[in-house]
Parts: sequence; structure tokens; C-alpha cells
Amino acid sequence: MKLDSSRTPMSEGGKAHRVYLLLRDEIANGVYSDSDLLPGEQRLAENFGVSRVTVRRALEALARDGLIVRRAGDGTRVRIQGGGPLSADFTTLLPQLVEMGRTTARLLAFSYNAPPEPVREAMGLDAGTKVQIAVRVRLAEERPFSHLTTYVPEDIANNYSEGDLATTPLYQLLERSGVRIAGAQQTVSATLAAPDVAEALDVATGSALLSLRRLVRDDKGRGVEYLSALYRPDMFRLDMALSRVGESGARHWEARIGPGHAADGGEAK
Amino acid sequence: MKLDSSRTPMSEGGKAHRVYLLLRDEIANGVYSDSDLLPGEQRLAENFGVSRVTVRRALEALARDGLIVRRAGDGTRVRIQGGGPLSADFTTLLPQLVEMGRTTARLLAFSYNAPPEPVREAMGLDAGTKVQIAVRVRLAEERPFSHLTTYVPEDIANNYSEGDLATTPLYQLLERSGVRIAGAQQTVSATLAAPDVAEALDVATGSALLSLRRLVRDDKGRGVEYLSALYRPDMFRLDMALSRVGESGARHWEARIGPGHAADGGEAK
DNA sequence: CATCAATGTATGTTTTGTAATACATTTAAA
DNA sequence: TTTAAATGTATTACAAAACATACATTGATG
Repeated sequence: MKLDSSRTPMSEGGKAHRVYLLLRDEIANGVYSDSDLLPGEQRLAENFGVSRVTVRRALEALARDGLIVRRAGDGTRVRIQGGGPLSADFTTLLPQLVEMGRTTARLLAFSYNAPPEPVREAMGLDAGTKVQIAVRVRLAEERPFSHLTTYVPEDIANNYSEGDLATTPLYQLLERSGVRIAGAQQTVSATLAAPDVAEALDVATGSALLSLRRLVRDDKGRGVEYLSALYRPDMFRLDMALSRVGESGARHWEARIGPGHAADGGEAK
Repeated sequence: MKLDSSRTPMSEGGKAHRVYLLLRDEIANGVYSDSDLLPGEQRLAENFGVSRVTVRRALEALARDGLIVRRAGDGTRVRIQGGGPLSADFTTLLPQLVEMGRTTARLLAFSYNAPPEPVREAMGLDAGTKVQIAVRVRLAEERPFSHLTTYVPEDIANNYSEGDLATTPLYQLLERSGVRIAGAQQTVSATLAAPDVAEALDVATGSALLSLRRLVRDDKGRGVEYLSALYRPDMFRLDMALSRVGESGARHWEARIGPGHAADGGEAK
């Protein structure tokens, strides 16, 4: 009796699963090209600091996913899914979807509360000031790709309803409320997916996420919105065009952000 | 006899170590403020989907690092290292260091080879064309913060020596070689640290890294450099100022990248 | 002081990872 | 064709980590 061919422990969080994620990440990022031969199990085991059996479990999982093909005596080759049905090139497709408004949002949490200290400080609010805190997940074609937390000072947020939030882009609401947006400061970084975020984005806990924090100011320099966004790197990338300007010696780069990419901030279509 | 107070397995890659990294990440990112009480061990265990004993190990490690203080009967509180000796605020300090050229680089690998397929394709090179491949680690105050891999077409790279590379910024070398840089396209994302990169950057395997890929073109639209950079998010962040421009309806963001941040590309001072 | 919720401690069980070993398959070289 | 080297496959016994549970201790709160 030999049923259940999917017999491999690889518990979430386990080492094998870890190695699996790492390798999948490398393959997805083009470290290996199609039909590239990747290092042998022995070598991989050394690299990752685990036993060969563990590497083995990870490879089995990758093989099940169809990401690699293993042949005894030959080696393990990567198989880039050329004819992927729709996932083909989501990262380049996504900006267009966002641009076209073909994304939806789910509201996960909504409250008026004191903001975390760093946020309060960044926005330049008095201690004790309450803000509207909204947590949303944004989806493209039913698949979640970003996790957004926005903070808006209470007095501004009072100018629109929770219902408005679900139908109208936040920036429109703000401007309708008499806020004149002047500019913003944003910071891009990377973090690990905490359990709650991981679940919302449908990724494994501990996955890498692109992190973006943006402080939006009005023309008086007042902080009107603080956004903390987390993106799935496999579905969303921030890309920008740079031009080299200035004279030799004082040369620097000037950027133009790709259409739609960074513009999804607080819009809750 | 009760020696050896640092008794806790927590093997690299293990679950406990995992939870440790996640929590440390959250603390570093200001999810909790100073002296905030964080969830009890029981709660944390549920959140992370592990047993209490495992959470415990992670907390013990965090306590050893001085990031938290635990008191029986009370709870576990976050301790933000206000008076850190020099690490104080590296992320804001680093750009200045880069700007001032106060960073060094170590060459990890150097060769002429066929580029990975995705790189070849992005640069628009003929199959079979060789490129100069250089892998460098960049350090600020002896501490590694970025891992750079650059690809330059062989015929261009032949205009300078490996020695030049170690002393002169790559863009200067390129322009001296008659290359006229017109612009670049870059993509920002996030990935997990593979073992080799992790070691070079002195972080744990599986840590989150900021990933940047840049294709530099000359005035004829030819790809002259492809850069793949990985940054430690705790030491380096990409930040930019945005201004809202355009008429209502066709409004969009315009970006200006902070001084020095994205400009360290291929320079090998 | 009684209660409650939190951390601290202890112990046995289960799951997961490791090490060792033997064997099969392919490639390439002799 | 033989041979050797490298890699993939499989099974075993063993060690380490994680789990579940129970209970003690501490500190805050009423």
C-alpha cells in the first residue's frame, strides 16, 4: 500500500521549508536561468549549513512545484515556467492594473486611536492627538499584493465617512476636505513578514516584503497622512527611470517614478 | 554549579531563531515603542504558531541583546537603546558617509564570463557576449552594508584595469572610456539573504534585504552596466522626496532621490 | 489579602533534523 | 567497453529541537 505521494514533513517554519523558500527566491530572481544546473545536494547542504536530507526535502518540494527537474546521474536543473497561464509577468502587469483602477481593497481594521510614537513624531502631532487608523489589503485579480496602514489626524478624517473610504481614493477625500497636498517624503526598505501580515498577503511567515513609508504634508508643512505599506515582492516592484544630470563633479541622478507604481498609497477603490 | 548563562540552543535556521528575527525586526521598525508592553508569551506563541517554549527562547535571546526587559508577574517590555554608543542612527548617518566617500569596498570576485540570461536580455547583448562580472561588498565604518554585482560588456571593461576598479568610481571609468551615460532604469524590491550574501553582509541567512537592480544606458540606448545590489535594511534605506504635480485628474507624483542614497551603484572607491 | 495574569521552571512525548551507510543512474574519461 | 566520479535515491539509527502540560513564583490590581 503506497498511497500519498506527497509525503514530506516540511512543516511551515521548519528548516527544510526555509531552504525551500530561499531556493525558490533565488530561482524567481533569475539567479539561475532556465535549464541551468544547480549545485549538487552535497554542495547545497554545505552552503545552507544543513544536512543533505534536509536539502533533499526542499528540492522535492520545488520539484513538486515544477520549478526544477531532477535526474539521477545528471543533476538538478531549473525549469522556468515559460508558459505560465496568468502569473506570467505579474510584476510588470500590476502597475497597469493599478493604473486602470482594476484593484480592490479589503478593510481589515478601522479605529481612532493614539498613533505609535514614531508615527506621531514623524507627523509632528502633539502627544495625545488621536488619528484615524485604517488597515487595508489591496488585491489585483483577487490576489493580495499589498498591506496598507494609514494614519490620518482625527480632525481631517472627520470630514469623510468610513463609507467614503471604501469608494473614493483617499487623496481625493483629503483634497475635498480642504487639504492642499504639497508633497511627501518616503522611505523604501525591506522587512520580514510577521504572522498577521503574512496571512493577509497569503505568503509564508518570514518572507521578504518591500516596505514603504510615506509622510504626506500639506502646503503648510503639516503631516496629513502617514502610510506604511508592505508589498509582495513577487507581485509588486517599485521601478523608476533615472537620468544623469548636472556637471561633472556635482553629478547626480534624477528620478521619475513609473506610472501608477507608487501612487496607490491611500486610495481605497 | 551554575555557569554558562548563555545556554540556549537556538541554532541558526531554527524556529526559535526565526521568531527572534521577526520580533527584532518589529522592534527595530518601531512597531513597539520604548517601554511598551508586548504580548504575553502565550499570545505570542499563538501568533507565531509555535509553542511557548520556543517563544521563550527567542525572548531570552532578545533579553541578552538588551532589546527587552522581562519581569515575572509583570510582563516583557521593549527597551529602545537610546544611548547606543555609535550605532545610534546609522540609517540617517549612512547617506552622509556615502556622500563623503567615507566608505570602502572589498572585491569578492572578478571575472569575464557570460552573463546570466536575464541580465544578457536586459542589456540587449548578443548571445555569447562576455561581460566583466565584479562582486563587491561595501562597508561604512568597517561594517558591511551592501553587496554589489556589476556586469559591464567586455569591450567597454577593457578600457580600464582591475586596479582602476579599486580606486576610481565606475562611472568615472566608464565616461573616461568614451561612454556617455544617458540614463538608467532601476527596480527596487526585497529578497531573502542567501547564505553567501548573508555571510558577506554579516547578517543571518534568511534576513530581509533591500534589492535594487539598475540598467544603465548610454546615449545610444546601449546597456553599459547592469547592477544588482543588495542592502541591509537596518543600515541603508532608499528615500525620496515626492511632489504632487499636474492638474486634477491627471495628477501624479514626481520624485527626487535623496543625496547619495542611490548613487553608490558601481563606484568602488 | 485574594485574584489574576504574567514570567519562570520542570518533565516527558513527539516531531524534525542529522549522520551514516548502501545502492542506482548517468556522464565522461580511459 | 570499462572504469571512475559525481549525483540522485533510499533506509536506518540517533540527536536535537519543538511541543504539551503542569505547576511554582512574582508583581500589579482590586
